[in-house]
Amino acid sequence: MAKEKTNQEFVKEITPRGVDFAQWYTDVILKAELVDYAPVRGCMVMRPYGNAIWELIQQDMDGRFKATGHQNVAMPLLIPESLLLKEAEHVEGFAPEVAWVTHGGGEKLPERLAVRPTSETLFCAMYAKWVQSWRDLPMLYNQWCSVMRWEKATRPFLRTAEFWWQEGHTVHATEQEAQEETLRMLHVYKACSEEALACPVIIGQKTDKEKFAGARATYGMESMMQDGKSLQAATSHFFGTNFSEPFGIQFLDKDGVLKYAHQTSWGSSTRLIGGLIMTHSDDRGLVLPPRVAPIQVVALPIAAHKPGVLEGTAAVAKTLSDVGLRVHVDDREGQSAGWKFNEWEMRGVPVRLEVGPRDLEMGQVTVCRRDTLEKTTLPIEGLARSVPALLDDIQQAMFNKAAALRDNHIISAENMDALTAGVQTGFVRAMWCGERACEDKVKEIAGASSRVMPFDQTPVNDRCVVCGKPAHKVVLWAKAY
RNA sequence: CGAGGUGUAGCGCAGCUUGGUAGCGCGUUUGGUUCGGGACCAAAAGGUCGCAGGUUCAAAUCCUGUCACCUCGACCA
Repeated sequence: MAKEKTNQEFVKEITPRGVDFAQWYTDVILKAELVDYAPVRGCMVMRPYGNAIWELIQQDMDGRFKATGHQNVAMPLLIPESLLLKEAEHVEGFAPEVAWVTHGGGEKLPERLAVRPTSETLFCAMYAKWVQSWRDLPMLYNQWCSVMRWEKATRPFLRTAEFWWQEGHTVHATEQEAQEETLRMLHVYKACSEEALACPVIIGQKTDKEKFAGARATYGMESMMQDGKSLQAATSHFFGTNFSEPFGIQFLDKDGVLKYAHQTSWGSSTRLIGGLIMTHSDDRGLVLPPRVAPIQVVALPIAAHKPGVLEGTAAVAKTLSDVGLRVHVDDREGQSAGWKFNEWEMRGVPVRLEVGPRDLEMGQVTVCRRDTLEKTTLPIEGLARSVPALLDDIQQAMFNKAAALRDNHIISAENMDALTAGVQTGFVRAMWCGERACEDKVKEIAGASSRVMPFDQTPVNDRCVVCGKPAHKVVLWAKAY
């Protein structure tokens, strides 16, 4: 009886997704010890497990940046106010949420310093010095850092006052090159999201309303969450000469003419982890795709006091770590096997191996995969091949499941009623005439925003879903985080 | 920033209406028995009741203010 009560209590520890998605999300993050709240308002602390996920995402993405010719730099945290003011639209967009440093060394500063909300202006100030000739171009830099935006309402990973991200900033000789770079990096984000995070995305161009402050064009990547809301997972911006003109980034071209450079910037943040959680996780807690799981395999000795069990578990673990897997042996004595099963499920470890006396006798291990919770056995002989294969299978299955989720949450709409109904549960494809007024109307009536104009522009019909005038743009609408 | 809610031990909560010197469960520590889906027994440690004022002989409890967090909206990655 006592045991049953304890089980019921356990089940209540994580709020079921269907009951209260927001509370479930917070529960999962705190229970899995990804982050904790910080003493500073709106800020989060990344704990070792959460930070390890971020490191794996960074590794994957940074490899892709390097492979496309980018180099990392480190810019200062602070931006002089005068610098931030140089591009009018940019200032207007960010000024309301900038934190200012006004004092240093006990004295009031002659000029306020902004804690960077993004570093376009810093990069531009430096590019103005560094770019002289067409031979200097392209200049392809990126930095991993944190930025601060004084947000009013915050949620771990999705929106915090300070967040960790990467921001790429590039300079090119021609408009075409810069446009190509903008799209190239959008596709790098898509590949990283789909291949490493197993999160399928829809990419496309943002409408002017949703465009980055100071950009000529913004492209975005949207991901569907289990509650039917969309998450903007990364953005890539084409600036043209919008920044190079006020900042004086000019170069002497091959034809001897002094020209303004064309620029891009692109960013993705720890918000990706929020998307990862809301895409894959379930009522038992986190579900991590193997590629970004800090622990890919947890090995549990069962009845560890019996002779040979600990040794057998260690041998299995070594076999797997020898082939490059991230393995953890949980040989803590205080907790029962059942307790550990639940613990590691809550933390989303993709594969659990149970090594008990019965298993060892039969030359096998018991295997439980986190995504389906299926329990089977595998012969110890050959684990070095069978477990990596299982991890690959889990990675693929998680992507397929998420893709099915996305496909089940996307409809086409020809009128406002259908659109309004559709955005309650997911994406809606609908035609748009291009007028800002119609976009605002969708927000007002349906409570949804335009996410992207997807690259797949297969038309729904030829009339704007709002005003009925001729329309040729397909827009993906959704409620968004 | 608008509307609602919550702050009492590491975590989850009771106590507040009707003031009287703080309790329960889990966890933690120690010892023993257990060990294949959140084990059991025994002993122990742990709290200026979010913070600041006020009323009172006396405040977790009543009054005023303030801060933080959560949910739903408006704004943003």
